[in-house]
Amino acid sequence: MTAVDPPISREREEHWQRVWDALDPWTVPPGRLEPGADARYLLTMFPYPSGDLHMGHAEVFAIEDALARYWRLRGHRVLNPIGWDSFGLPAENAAIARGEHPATYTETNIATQAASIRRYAVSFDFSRRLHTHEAEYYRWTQWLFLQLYERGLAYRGAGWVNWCPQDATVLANEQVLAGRCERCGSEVVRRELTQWFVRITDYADRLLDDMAQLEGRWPERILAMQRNWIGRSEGVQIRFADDGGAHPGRSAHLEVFTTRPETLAGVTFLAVAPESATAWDWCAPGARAALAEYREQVATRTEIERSAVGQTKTGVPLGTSVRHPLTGEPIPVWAADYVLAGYGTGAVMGVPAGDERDAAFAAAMGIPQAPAGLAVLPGAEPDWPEPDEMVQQLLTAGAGERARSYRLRDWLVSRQRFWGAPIPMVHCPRCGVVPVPEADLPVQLPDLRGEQLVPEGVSPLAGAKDWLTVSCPACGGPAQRDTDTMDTFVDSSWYFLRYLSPGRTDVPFDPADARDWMPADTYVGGVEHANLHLLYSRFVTKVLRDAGWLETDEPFAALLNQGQVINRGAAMSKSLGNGVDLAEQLDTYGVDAVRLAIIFSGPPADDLDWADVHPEAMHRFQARALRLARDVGAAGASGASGGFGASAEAVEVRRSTHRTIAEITELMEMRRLNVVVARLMELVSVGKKAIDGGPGAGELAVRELAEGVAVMLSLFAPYTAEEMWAALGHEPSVARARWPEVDRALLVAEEVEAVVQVAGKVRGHLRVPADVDEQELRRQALRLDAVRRRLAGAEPRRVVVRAPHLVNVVP
RNA sequence: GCCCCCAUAGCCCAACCGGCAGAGGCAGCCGACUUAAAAUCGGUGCAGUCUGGGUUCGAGUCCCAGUGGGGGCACCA
Repeated sequence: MTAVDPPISREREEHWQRVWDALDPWTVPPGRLEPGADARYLLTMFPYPSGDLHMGHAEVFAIEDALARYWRLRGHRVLNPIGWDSFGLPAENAAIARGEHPATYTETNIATQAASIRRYAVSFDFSRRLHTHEAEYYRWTQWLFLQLYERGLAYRGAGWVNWCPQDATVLANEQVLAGRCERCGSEVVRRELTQWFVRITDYADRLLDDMAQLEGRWPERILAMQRNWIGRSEGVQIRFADDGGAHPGRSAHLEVFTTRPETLAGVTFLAVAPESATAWDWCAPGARAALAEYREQVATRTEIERSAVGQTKTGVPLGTSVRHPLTGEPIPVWAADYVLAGYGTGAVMGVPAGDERDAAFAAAMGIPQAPAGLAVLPGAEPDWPEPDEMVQQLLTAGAGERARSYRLRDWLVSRQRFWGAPIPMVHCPRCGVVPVPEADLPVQLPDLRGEQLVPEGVSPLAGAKDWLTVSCPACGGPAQRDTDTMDTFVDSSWYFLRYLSPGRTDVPFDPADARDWMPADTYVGGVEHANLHLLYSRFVTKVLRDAGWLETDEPFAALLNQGQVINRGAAMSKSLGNGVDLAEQLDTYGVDAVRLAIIFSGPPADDLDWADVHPEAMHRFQARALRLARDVGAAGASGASGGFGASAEAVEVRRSTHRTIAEITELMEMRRLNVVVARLMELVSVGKKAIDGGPGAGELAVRELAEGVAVMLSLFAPYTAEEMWAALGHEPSVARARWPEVDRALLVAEEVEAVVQVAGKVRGHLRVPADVDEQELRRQALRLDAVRRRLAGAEPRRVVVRAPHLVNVVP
């Protein structure tokens, strides 16, 4: 164990934390923005309070803090708030295991994380912090639910839902990954339940089309993921008329959705989802027993089994038929479990000649592969008509119209667990479902703990008898509260708005505050929420806009996804034993070394393998930077009297400084943080050489360099930067300094090196004035021996001149 | 099956609008300091850019095809 002391000791870190606490440079007081303020809203995905901060947090916070500090130094008014996404299952499960209230676990962890964030020196505005588990917050989450309800966007629906047996609750589609619960990995089963849904599908087109605004400002892959998730397809809805006699209760038509209307001539059967009401309606009395049995058989299969591609197709005939809309031919109707109840109309036209799945089903059921008269060659598609022609025919025949279908489903928001915001609804035997009046919010959670929280298929809230019983807001009679709580993704779908108006008890947020700050300029966070939090937040923003609360369509103008932190090629996990503990790293190397190493290891969006992160290497850099500042500080500001030295060396130092400032500014705008650190390393080396063998530490140009380093380094290594700033004789804090100005005159070199190529290959170099004209450069290039030798007296066919950098002679 | 992203030195990564392939770091090697080692300091090499075509005076960069890797969606009609 050769623990090396970090350049910044624990004691010095604590010293600076006290200084920052006292100076409070990061708080933006609530209320109107001062006129003329150039506002920037930097948002970071708020943490879930599980234990202490981990490596993932270390990365996001290092990235987001660099941006926050950069913007502040550039003179922006920066809102950079922090809070906790503090409802959720881990706290509830811990509470059951320990016989406690979930708030105990939650609040302990929040305190731990807040202390770690302070040590990690993230420049958050803590004055606006929020916690989604507190009644003063979830009151407004409930308000949001009522807004959705009033606008007809929240509804109670019966249907087959995803149920996680491990977590004992239903899940939204977005929370099911390959048939498993995204949280615990259990295999999800289907249950038929009545639940609260939110009509996100009403916004499918806007969610899709508004992505045009995000193009180029959000990572392309997130946009692609959302596009896939929404899954819009353009097609036609076709009506097939009933072919039988009178069927009581059955509609006269069976509708299907297809993206390939041109294949209509190849239809040999229609198939409907077995569990749908349509299947029952279209089932002949004699086939009902078979359908009922088939339905039971289907219900026993898990999601994973059912959704597997390429399995043997099953189904039962329903004993009824429809007529082909153009030919009038009879077509039998089947129930088949490869047809999904929730997509399109829950019914498809079976075209074995045009669709592999239909072909497999037809083969399994002994249905003809093609109608009589349709020529089908093996291995080739029939000669279908033009899709548009077919659509015209259908429109003319009144048998169909253009339609869109979506993969996106409504958002299931009920959860049968305790640690969430209660759904603010009352069930009255006389009035039915009645919303809790806004004035009665919040509907507070009852005080349950320990075993009272053990899930038994219904929410633990159902066991809180006193809490449960309430008088109906409409008729005053005895009624019961809704016992479910909301999906925690509802909590996080609007928290970025609450930050804007902290402490307000009359509104969730002030629309005037939202005008000041929304949309967030940059949102920093992980990719894992692409189809969850990010989609829900976009949706809620649009709803609140429609309701008059917001003026923006989109909540996050730009999105910066940091990569995952992995170790030796694999995700850090207990079972692999490759976890790296953040607190240990901080103790061993110091905060700045860890932050620098993380930033330096690669582009923010790339996955970060801890095997490639070298905090110890940053010590050398930090030590050099500190020495630079101390040498300059000790030498005093001799230049204060005489200005910058006129020596060529001093001018070169200034050129380096200003070139670097210009370059780093540009790199910061492009979020190329890793390259910024590399440039700072170079500049420190220039400074060191200037002190050791150049104009010396007393030269004002060297001081200028050292001060520039201190300010720019503060984005990544705030402690080291403060030490430098102090050594240079400044009052704290460097956080209050200004971003260094670039002297453009110093960017223009007097002389540059021009490359001379012959046939595209470098054959010589020339030192020329930076403003050399093309003719002169061409003349000099052609005089070079290396060029004349290769031309061998012949006239060049062509000479390309790009003054002052390049000449290419083509023989 | 459909869609998106990526590929530069042993490793992590640079290379502005197409213009000398190399800034920074890790590891390696050599040297200084040391009784010795660690730490520290100084120095140093290494690839022609995944493959094959194309455009161009000139391609890591643009275009086409492919390979490899990562990711999303998927019995979605």
